[in-house]
Amino acid sequence: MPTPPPPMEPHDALGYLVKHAHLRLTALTDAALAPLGIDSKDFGVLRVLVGRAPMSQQEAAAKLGVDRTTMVALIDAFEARGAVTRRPDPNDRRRNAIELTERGLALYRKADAAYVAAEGRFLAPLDPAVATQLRQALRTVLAPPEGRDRDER
Amino acid sequence: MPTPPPPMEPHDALGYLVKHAHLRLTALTDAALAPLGIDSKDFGVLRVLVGRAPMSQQEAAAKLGVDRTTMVALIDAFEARGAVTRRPDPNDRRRNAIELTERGLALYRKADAAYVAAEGRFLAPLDPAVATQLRQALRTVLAPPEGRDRDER
DNA sequence: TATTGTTATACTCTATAACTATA
DNA sequence: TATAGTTATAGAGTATAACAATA
Repeated sequence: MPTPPPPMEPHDALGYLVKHAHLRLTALTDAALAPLGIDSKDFGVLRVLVGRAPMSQQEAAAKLGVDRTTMVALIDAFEARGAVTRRPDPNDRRRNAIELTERGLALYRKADAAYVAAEGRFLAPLDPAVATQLRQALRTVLAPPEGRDRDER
Repeated sequence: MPTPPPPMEPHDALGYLVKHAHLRLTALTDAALAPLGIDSKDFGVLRVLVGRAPMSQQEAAAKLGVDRTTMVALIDAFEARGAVTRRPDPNDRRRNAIELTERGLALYRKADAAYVAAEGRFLAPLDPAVATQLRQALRTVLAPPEGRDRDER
């Protein structure tokens, strides 16, 4: 007669831990960014654009891992508030060259401060060294397998 | 004149790391469980029920962090394949007492093996000690704040 | 009056398909 | 013929609202 398995706490599953870490962190950063009129997804867009030469919407979408059709509305919102400019790329007029404005850069700076503070609250229960290890472990797990091409998906 | 910020890799953001860790892990575990006819969300249900006394759908839903209306379809599927029984709780006939069958337990055992193997592939790039630290760090971050009630949300 | 399970509905998010303009 | 951006549509997933049975 096989021994019945002991009760498994759902919280033991790595999937549960990672999922709820994501939910918690998103809730924290969304709340921190809300006063600026953006959420954590929008912040990702700013992050991709800041300090870089103008790029096409599709390039930005690839860096974010979203579809190009999803990118349209994201840029729409930033363009409407004067944080991003869209203009046809002179070298290939099918493309939009999107670029952060001064206003967009100022928004990024405020957003970054709010985002970093929210990250800090999320990581507060951990020793700083452990927090660093956590970040590094996630980077390692997500890094492209060694010995193969580094192509983006 | 303020120094322009350097380009930020989106991959530096903790939110990016956690989100994509979740996506990667879910893809791995879903693929590993697919031959059994379940996905990682279904596996969570099995995990909650295994080795425990019969509980109401609402209790199970609370443990999983999903709505009670979402629970209905999850249990429907398991009941249809004879993995879970639903019967009115004699003490409170508003409730369904849901319980794993022998068949459900056998399914859980196979699913657990597949799930653990998928977790292992996810964590493969890490030293075993680092993998343990990662799990522990996530537990710590998600643990209820000390000195307060441990109520579920 | 409140609670459990259920159903129907709505909402969010994102991708797919189709169109346009360029190449 | 292929590609970038756009729009409309559809799908997955999950929550909210309303209802029946029970407490």
